Amino acid sequence: MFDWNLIRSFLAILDEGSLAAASRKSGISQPTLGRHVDELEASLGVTLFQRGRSGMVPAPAALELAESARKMEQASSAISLAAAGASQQVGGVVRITASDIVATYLLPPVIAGLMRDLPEVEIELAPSNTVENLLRRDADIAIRMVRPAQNDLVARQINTFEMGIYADMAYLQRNGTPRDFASLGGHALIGYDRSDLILRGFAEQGYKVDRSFFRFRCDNQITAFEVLVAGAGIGFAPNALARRHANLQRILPEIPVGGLPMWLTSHRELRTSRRIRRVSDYFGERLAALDLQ
Amino acid sequence: MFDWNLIRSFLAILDEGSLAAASRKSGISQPTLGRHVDELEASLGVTLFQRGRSGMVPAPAALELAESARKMEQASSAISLAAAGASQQVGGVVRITASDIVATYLLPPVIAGLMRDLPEVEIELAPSNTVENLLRRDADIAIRMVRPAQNDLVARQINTFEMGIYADMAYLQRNGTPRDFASLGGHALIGYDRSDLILRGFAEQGYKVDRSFFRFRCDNQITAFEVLVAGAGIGFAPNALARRHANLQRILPEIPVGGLPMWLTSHRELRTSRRIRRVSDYFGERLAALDLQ
DNA sequence: TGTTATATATTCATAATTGAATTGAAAAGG
DNA sequence: CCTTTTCAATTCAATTATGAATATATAACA
Repeated sequence: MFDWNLIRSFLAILDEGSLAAASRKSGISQPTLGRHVDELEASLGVTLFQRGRSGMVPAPAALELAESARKMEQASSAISLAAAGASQQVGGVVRITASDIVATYLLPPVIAGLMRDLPEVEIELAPSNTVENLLRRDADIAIRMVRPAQNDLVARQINTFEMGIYADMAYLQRNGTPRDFASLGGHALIGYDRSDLILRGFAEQGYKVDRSFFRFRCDNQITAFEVLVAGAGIGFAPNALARRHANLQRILPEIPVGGLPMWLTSHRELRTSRRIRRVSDYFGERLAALDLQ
Repeated sequence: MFDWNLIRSFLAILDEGSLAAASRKSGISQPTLGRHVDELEASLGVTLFQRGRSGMVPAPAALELAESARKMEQASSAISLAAAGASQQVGGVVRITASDIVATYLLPPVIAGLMRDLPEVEIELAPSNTVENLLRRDADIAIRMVRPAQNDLVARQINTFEMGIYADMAYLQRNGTPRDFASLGGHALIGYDRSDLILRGFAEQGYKVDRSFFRFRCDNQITAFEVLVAGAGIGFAPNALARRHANLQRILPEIPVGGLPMWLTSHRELRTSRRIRRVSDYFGERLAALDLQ
């Protein structure tokens, strides 16, 4: 019988393609990962990887084993989830993920209140625009702009971000204020690169535009917002945020940009955990009370 | 994330009901198993067992986790199987299980030949009358008297044990030789205790008898046979075995005791393994050639 | 009410595992 | 063609996990 932990290393290497990359991701050192593969190969009597100049190339046997290995990983996640659900301790860690905009501009006061009101819990906040996998327990609670499609997740919409089109006043004085949608074309438009958050909003309102609509594109939404604040051009921002900056002026308020829903999501199993329930309820309450018009 | 190996200890303790019993079965020491439970409980934030005066009583949470834990174990077995099947090495271990009668009286010369003809392989022989689980890879090859019912197993009947009724000559001189089935009643009959191997044979031939039919019952079939050889009474034995003892005399040859099929079984996945294939073929060939009439 | 057997917990010396630092080797970039 | 980067492999000191032996507690039984 082989050491079950070796399977985790095996999967990390398989997914990342090299010991070095797997090491960075898994937190296990590269020499150890290398030894793990050696040991697993010896235990199973099979060659798993071809050690190449550019990483670890999976051998056929590795691909055959991968399926069962992933089943092991899934079962392990299920254990984690069930255990977390069964735990009635109030003290402990709760891991939250949220888009970086929400995490940076909206959550801090909520977290400050939570640190005061629930002194037993520890909070891990993972600002991230890639949707973390709640099924794999990458996080306990997610605050997202999209309704989660996965099964076994419970989600409720707690608020709606109303968005608007904004620009720095000085920019508008220099370049003029657009009067309609068509006249936006000649302006320095600020948007996201890979995220289709804004594009989707437009599409819902009947305006067909693509990525190249924006002259400045950035995947970090915080940076994009700060670029807008700095007066680089015309951009899209939640009204609640834009309101905080006196130099930002709303333009074309008659063009509906669409609101973004705010979903509070967690795994069904975790609803039985007192700790996670408390934190989840706290966030739900405080975020619902925010004025995001 | 918790240490996956702890799950194996958890399952062993859950199945055995105590650290001591789990230690005996798993080969991990009792202190280590105790520490494993402590560590798993700490990692998961859940109480798994109530440490009692009479063993480890599973807490509710333990039963909730058990299901996923078993899925992990199954996936681990699947990895083992797939790896063994993918291995093309001829050298290595092959684990064989057989009923103790077969293991003791029939296999030794076959194994002697195999040790000579395939010097690269190591053999583990597990004489056992409980059917080992080939799906869990408790053994690679099984030689059994019953056709395996489980799916994913490949089996072929390689021979048939013809059975007869025997007694020591001196016993027959003292007590007389039975002339028909009915007159067996007054004799010291030797049979098995929990195994219904003989009873089933009788039932197939239309004779309805139960356990109490035998005055001496023993679960070790080798011991039972040696008791028969020692002249304790009348018993049932494979002809091929009885023939070796000059003092044993066959009686009532007209009563059909029925033959026992001999099945050579292995997991489907393992048929792609060169090593196991070779050993399996070797056994098949040599055992089929035996005269068991 | 001792005695025995069978549990889990503790102690401590030993064995196994780990990662920081380093080496070596090959590909990518200028 | 040289430099830089990016791999995997190796070395070694420090940590961590392990089991033999032992202690401790409790149920079963005479």
